[in-house]
Amino acid sequence: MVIAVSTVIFALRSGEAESDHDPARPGLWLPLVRRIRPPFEGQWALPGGPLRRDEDLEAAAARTLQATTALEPSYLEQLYAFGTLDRAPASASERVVSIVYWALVDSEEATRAAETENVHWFSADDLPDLAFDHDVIIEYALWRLRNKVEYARIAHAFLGDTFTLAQLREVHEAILGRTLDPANFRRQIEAGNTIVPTGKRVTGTSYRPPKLYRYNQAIEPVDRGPLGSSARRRPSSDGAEASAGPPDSAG
Amino acid sequence: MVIAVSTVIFALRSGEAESDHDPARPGLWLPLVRRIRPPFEGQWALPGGPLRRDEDLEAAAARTLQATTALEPSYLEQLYAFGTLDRAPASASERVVSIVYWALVDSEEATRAAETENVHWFSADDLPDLAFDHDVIIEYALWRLRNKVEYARIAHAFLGDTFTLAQLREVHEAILGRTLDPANFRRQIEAGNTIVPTGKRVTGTSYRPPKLYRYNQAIEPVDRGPLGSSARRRPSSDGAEASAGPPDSAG
DNA sequence: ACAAAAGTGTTCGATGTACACCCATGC
DNA sequence: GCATGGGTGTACATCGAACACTTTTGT
Repeated sequence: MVIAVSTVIFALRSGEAESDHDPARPGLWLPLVRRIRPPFEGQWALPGGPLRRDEDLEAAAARTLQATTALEPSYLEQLYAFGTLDRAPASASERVVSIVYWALVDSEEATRAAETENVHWFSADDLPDLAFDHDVIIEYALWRLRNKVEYARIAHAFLGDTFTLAQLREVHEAILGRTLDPANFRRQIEAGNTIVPTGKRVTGTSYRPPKLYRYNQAIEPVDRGPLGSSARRRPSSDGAEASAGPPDSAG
Repeated sequence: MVIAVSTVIFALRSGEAESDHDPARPGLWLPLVRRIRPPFEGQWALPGGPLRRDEDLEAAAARTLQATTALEPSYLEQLYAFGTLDRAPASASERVVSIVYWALVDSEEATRAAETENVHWFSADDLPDLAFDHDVIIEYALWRLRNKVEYARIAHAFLGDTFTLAQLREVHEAILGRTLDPANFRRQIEAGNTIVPTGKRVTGTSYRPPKLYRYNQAIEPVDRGPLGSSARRRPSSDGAEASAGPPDSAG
């Protein structure tokens, strides 16, 4: 019996017209690796690998992310543990239990993400055939992401240090797949004091220059569930299963 | 490296005055087992055990539940996978990754739950010292339960086939730890058509007899995330007895 | 008739949504 | 000035909390 750790990695990419609509609007992309051995040889799959004996689960997820994208995740959370008996074809020599994480990577840096023969980025709207049930896993990760963006402060994980409200709104729109009212979005964000204005503005626009904001680090960066690190927060509402890494215990 | 599966089992118990307030109000209780070997020998811990080679994760959780309470869970969902290196004392011979489930058992039947020298039920408000970080795990499970009862139809997992609105409200109150307005609760429940009136009423009351309701099986039993839906649904009793687990896949 | 809980109606504030409108800048 | 997106104001529907009130039974 083997424990593997895989990660669904999301980044936001603009342009790259390929999807159905408005090519200017950014969308969700994720890197997949080509399997180089059976089962499912040649098919695309989530990056991952066996858990090392001296390695935390989360560290293993970060390692696979590093190995494929060469980037640091700005957000990392456990998704689910998959362990039914039928996950691999009968030909498989040993049973595998996969603990899957999902991660967000910074949009700016994602542009220099590694892309090789066996590592390729795909639009979340246009995925190839995947090995195992990885399509289901990605579907689940997408659901979790969309759910969580509505109540947790994770959208900024796609952006740099400073950003305009329009950029933040674009992130939300890309994740949710629909447009949002700029006026109402502004008020909702301002209502929580999750962001704080830097004094600066964008320059070089052909219109009124927008203010630049920064995330308010004083506030808990994101609701990762009651166990997130040592301090526990009272979450407003958890859309579903949630939380990142609670400490641990054996049993 | 070993994979273990543990389960946080919740039941609702009335009376048993022991807590702080109103002894008539039911509260959350859960069974713990006494460890009979190091580490933490003699301390209370979550029921669980090693995952068998030919056993699904969910089946393993159900098995531990069966072993301790001798009851079938009316709800079973994966909670989290715990796997940090420091979960067991250094003395431990091997590293353990625990995949923890949480379950709800029917309140009526829970009264005949097994209680032995090494299996004891505790009030969730009054837990003993626990082995490992099981206190944190239980805290997390409680948080998840309280969170989920507000948007998913899980409360009925504590009740029998038919029930009054007052009973359903009591379940919610016990989980949330506060009283709810009967009038508003009625409307909220009736708004979703999650329950359907049986023609019957309770008899033998000394006041106006309340209607008996039954859960509407036609509706998705519970929000288990996007994967619960796509996959199979248990045709059994009222449908709430499944788990949250997405099917699975390897990698 | 009375007590007790079932069940109904109404008001109020918070929140989300739609949309009209003004503001500031580059051209 | 004009176009464009930044930013503000406002009206309306929805939803949950609070609470007064009526109904129905057993005793």
